[in-house]
Amino acid sequence: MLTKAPKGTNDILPSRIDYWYYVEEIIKNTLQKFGYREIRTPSFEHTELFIRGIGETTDIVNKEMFTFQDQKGRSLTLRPEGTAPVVRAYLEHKIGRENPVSKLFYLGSMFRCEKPQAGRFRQFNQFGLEAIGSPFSLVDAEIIAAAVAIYKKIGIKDFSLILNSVGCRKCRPIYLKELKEYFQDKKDLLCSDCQERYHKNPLRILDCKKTNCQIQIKKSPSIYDYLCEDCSEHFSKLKKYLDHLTINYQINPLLVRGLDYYTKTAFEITSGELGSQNAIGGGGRYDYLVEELGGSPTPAVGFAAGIERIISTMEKQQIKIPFWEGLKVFIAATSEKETSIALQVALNLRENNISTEIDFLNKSLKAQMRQANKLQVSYVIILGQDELVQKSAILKNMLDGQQKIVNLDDLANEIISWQQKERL
RNA sequence: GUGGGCGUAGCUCAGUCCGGUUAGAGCCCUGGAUUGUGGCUCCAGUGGUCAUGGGUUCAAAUCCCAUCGCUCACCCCA
Repeated sequence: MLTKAPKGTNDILPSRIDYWYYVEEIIKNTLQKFGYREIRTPSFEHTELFIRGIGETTDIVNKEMFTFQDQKGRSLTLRPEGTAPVVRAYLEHKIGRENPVSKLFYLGSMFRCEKPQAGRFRQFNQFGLEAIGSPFSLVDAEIIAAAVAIYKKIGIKDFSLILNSVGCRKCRPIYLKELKEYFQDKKDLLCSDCQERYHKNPLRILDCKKTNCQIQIKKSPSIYDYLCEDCSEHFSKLKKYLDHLTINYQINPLLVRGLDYYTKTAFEITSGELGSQNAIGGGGRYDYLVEELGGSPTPAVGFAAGIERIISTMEKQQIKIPFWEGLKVFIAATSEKETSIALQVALNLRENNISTEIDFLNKSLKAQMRQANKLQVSYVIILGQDELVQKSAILKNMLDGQQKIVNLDDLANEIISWQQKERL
């Protein structure tokens, strides 16, 4: 128990941390070029925020939240997603007053109490972006373009964009009514989950993968026949923008996302490498969320992606990344007497931007050399009594085995000049 | 919440079906092969409550039951 992390959590070990540095760096650089500024919100919020924001009927709110009480009995919840907290901060700090369109991005851990499996964890990391303030599909297009730019920059090869429009306040109720009417006499043919969805959230029936349900879904009315003029125009403009940007997409009228706040645009980005949990990102427009959380009516659109799934895709596609180059110098002491000098020399080299390691276990010179070799350092400094009388030490090049005696004060300069020679 | 697979050394695994010496291998780790010098090689060594608890048996890593853990899939999502 003491030596085991909780279910669904992961330690990111040093051997894999370079993937994280690489991905996080690209996300930050790319999004800043798109004009997004990072926002960091707390890891937990008032529970009510998520219930109101994500929707009471969603799985996330119903069964997947880590909820707890503080000492005064207030209900708090570890954030299961990033959009509601960002909108909350947007309203709390009146960020909208600074600029008519606020472009924000975040990067951090999310928490959902689900049963873990491949690509699904209880604590996982997401980055996301939110553009709050514009109703026009130009923003939707830019957000999708930003997501695509990040995946491309990372080097992910095959991913697909699936696009849909789920309507708005005006047209969705009409469609839902039609949908309910259509399924009315077919309820008994649907699975038990879908029978429940019929009452709570009929749109979600469309997302069911069970074959019996699929048969009924195939003949169901299409949302595209019911979109109002505004939604319809918004959708066709978005498609035009994407065509213009030569961003490929597949239209799928059955794409329904599990968060209630989406309106008009809904989209998902999937990677074929991942098997069952194949979404590496998803998002859409949420024109009523700001209002729902107590702000004035403000249209918005956003996107979020899972970093674990991105890294998993990278590994499957064997994408090359810059790994830590390792240490440059190892300082070996011939006896315990020289160890304080070793530390002193090491500090001096590090000040000169030369990464350096020393021995901490009083090992034999042979063992220290072995360790130096294992660390794959380029140079070893051997502190021997004979040389120290002259305030010098042996500097050895581990690649060709050559070595020479160098004054202690000149070690840094000597190493730098050796390195420069080797680059030529 | 439902279903499948799996738990033997730090890692990858053999041994389990058909119970029988002291539970093995490779990698890793530690030390040695004459003076104060790495890699290659050779030699030696450390490391295991065989997931846990119970049962059957003269005898259990091996058979039976339970529990826990991991993992994959459904659901949903990143």
